[in-house]
Amino acid sequence: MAKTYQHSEIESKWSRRWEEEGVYRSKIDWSKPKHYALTMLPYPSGDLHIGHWFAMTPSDARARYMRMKGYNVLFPMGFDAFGLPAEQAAISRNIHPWKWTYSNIERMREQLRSMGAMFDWEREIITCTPEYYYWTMWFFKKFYEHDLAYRGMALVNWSPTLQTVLANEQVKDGKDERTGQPVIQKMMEQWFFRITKYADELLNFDKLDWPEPVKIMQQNWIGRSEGAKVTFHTEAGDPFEIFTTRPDTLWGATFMVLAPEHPLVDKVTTPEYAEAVEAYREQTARATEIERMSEDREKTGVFTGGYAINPVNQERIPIWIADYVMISYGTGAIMAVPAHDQRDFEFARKYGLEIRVVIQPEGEPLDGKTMTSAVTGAGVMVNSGPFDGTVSNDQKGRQNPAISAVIDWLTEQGIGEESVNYRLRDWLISRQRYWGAPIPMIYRADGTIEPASDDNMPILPEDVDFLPTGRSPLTYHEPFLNTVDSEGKPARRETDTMDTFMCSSWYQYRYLSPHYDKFPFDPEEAAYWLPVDVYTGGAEHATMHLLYTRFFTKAMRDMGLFEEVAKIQREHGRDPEGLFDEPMLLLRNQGQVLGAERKGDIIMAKGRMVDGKLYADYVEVIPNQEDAPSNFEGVVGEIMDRVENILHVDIGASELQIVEVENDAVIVIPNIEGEARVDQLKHHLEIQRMSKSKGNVVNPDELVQAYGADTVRAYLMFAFDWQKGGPWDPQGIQGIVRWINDVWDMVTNTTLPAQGTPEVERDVLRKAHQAIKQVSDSLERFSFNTGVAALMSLRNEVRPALRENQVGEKTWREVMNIMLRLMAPFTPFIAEELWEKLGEPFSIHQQPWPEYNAELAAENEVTLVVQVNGKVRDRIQVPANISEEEAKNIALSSDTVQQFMNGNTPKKVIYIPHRNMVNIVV
RNA sequence: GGGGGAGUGGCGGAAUUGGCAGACGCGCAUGACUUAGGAUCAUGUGGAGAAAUCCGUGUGGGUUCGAGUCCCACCUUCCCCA
Repeated sequence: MAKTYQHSEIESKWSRRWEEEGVYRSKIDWSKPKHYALTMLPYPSGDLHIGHWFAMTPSDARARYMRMKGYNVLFPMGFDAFGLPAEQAAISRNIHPWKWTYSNIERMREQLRSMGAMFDWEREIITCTPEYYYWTMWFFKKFYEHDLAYRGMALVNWSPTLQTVLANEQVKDGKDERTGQPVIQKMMEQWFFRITKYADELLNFDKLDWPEPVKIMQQNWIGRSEGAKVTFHTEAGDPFEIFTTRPDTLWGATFMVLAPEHPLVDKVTTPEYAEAVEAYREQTARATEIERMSEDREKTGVFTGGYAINPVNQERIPIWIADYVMISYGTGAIMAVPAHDQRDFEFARKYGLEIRVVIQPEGEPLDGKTMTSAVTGAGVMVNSGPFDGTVSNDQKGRQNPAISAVIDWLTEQGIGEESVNYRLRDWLISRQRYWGAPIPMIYRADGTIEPASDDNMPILPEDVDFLPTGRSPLTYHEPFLNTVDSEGKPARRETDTMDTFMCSSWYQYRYLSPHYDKFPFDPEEAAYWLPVDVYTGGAEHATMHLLYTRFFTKAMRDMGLFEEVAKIQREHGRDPEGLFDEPMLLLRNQGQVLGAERKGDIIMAKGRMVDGKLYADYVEVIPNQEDAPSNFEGVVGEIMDRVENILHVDIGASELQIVEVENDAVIVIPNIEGEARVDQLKHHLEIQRMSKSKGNVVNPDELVQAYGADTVRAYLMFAFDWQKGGPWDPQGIQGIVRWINDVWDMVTNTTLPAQGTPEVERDVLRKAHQAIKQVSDSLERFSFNTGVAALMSLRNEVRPALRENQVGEKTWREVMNIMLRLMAPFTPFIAEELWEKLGEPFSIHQQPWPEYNAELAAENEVTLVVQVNGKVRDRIQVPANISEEEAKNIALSSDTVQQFMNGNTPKKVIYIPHRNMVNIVV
């Protein structure tokens, strides 16, 4: 009897062999087509999560498939290693970020290796190494040289007590999450990247095979709107610009609103209103931008005492300030047309400002005094001087004749012009942190700024003190702070570091040559591998990361960084035209694995009832609600929640029964040895994200130990729609265990007859070829679950045939050979082991993908489905090559069909050949 | 509030362009083997019905010879943005 399947033995054996023989090294080979498969790199948080397995192993399976299909595949892995958690560990646990990060990486690298993925570890990158972040800084300087990086003002979360800037995720309800100290919004000088310069190009997705929702999200994020810029003047004559998408409503502007931070506020505010304005500005500083933009928040504002002149009709209208106008959006000033804008309408109603109708819809005439909400639809312009009677449809921009006409007129009059505005703002990259790539800029004594020279690029100092002040240690590290400028004069370094999205914006290029020291990437490697063919990762990166990396690539292209690459490509006869417009051609998002649902314990509890609350002195866990004695006096039901010794029990009423378990109560839990405690009572767990606090985390290491990596991989690919994810079901893995054992059995434990049964052998071979097609299709389409299903189906056909001794050695060998190669992408270890047992040469992962033979896969008999009026009435076995005429005749002559036709003559007979179906219409 | 998904057996999920709904698996049921079964094997498994048959893809309408799939309205739910 052959040895049974021993996963741990096999997995360590082949991991070693693959490593030794360099099976997964990817080297340039211009004679082969290339395939660059990339999956998002993890943050080294310390432990590999089941979610990482879910994201990476299917991507690996597809990369392996492409390799067997004859592509030269690059599938690298690395770590996105800068970021806040490392710094927080440093402060709270006194571990240096380097140390914390590196020990996490070492641990995770081992866990990643256990996956059996075809990562080329010689190409590993770690973004927090100087070898990597030198180039991140280098990119910053390039951007600066090309005027894509600049210094500007931005609102930041400022903690007055700590004298430091906080990240958005550190602020909760306007307070510092950790200290509870108030946080205010403050304008500060920060570094920006000019991503808005590329706004229009980023809206073009022509070259991209990306999920539609991602493209839509990016579109909304960029938020292009067409309209006009119009110059207003204050009464005193100071000009200020506003942007509007509705210039056709200019005559309906009854007041102006400035952002509280607008520079003109001080000038227009009259002494009488100065105090109120100042108070309001202080109040605004306490609200975050997200709160301010919330639409269901009540609009507030104050009058400045100042007036503006409407350039279209010379009307004098009041200037207000309100926090719903953002200084960073548009020009920080708006004209308010309450009749035709909902936010302005609410504001006007609240403060008793005039509402004037200038677009009159058909039907009911509007009256500003009685309207209950703004009217934004189509209508005819009224009260609009020369434009009265012009039709405004509900189109945007130039599509709308009224808007178009007004824009032309504004241009003529010299008071405005056509303009496009974006919701997208420039990318703020400054972070007041230690654990990031330093911004390589130097502040000179004369007040000017210059980039650090290549040999003076800052390296993060290690000998820093992490004080719980919240300030970056760089700000008080003298040796880092003090440097010299290009003329050798004393100067000061920038102490801010870069947003970690910087690191991940170009990592796909560093994988090409992680140790190359003349350029961010080796042009020879880039010429062959670029661009990324397939990118997989979480949908949560739809906007930020994916927009930034697209911007980066376009900027790199325009800065000429791919010129050398293009030259090499031409030498190899590859046309570089358009190859560097986008970083990743095809994108697919995986879903999320959620925690399993768990039923709470059913309990019966008794004690004394006080004010509807039960103080229990006895609690017993019972298998079912019905198992409680019918005369039981107390509470019976499922525990839905438990906080300390308070239970929330579902007793079938509309509200949950509160049960407080007394300290000395008797607790009976069957299955638990010794004395039971209240915290051993299990409460109901809903399907939700895994988290340590909920106790529903699935640990991949334990699963691998119990079942083997192959089984875990296959189960993750089988049990979910990969692009959707879903709740983890601990029971379902049995199906994979059985399948793998059966496969093992089919290869190793078979005594074969001298002669097989020809028909059965034909069937088995047919099934194998059908599987080739199904598995190939499923991998092409990222539909991994159907691929595994096809392999199981093959097992279902082959295994009984083998057990009944109906398959001879030749066919057995042929079918096993196909089956193992089809399994190789999904379960690389066992496929390799059994491949060896079949006596085939190392390695299965370097074998060609099995070739599909349509003739062998074809059935000779098929089921003809006969419908009458669209309902299935009969199924008839017919030869597969039946003609349309024959099929129709057979269908019409069926007794059952005749019965349902009720003696009527058919009106129409429809034949669908590829579905083997006839529909008779009577 | 805006945008985007998703609703299919007890459960996870299948179903090219509209063409046999429920592949594959879990679970469950019955039986076999067995000292035992959380192993294995066999059979069954959407609902109702003895059966013929009827009903079934969130709800209501529509288009079509034919709708899980397309169109309209609605409900529920998840995600993103605000």
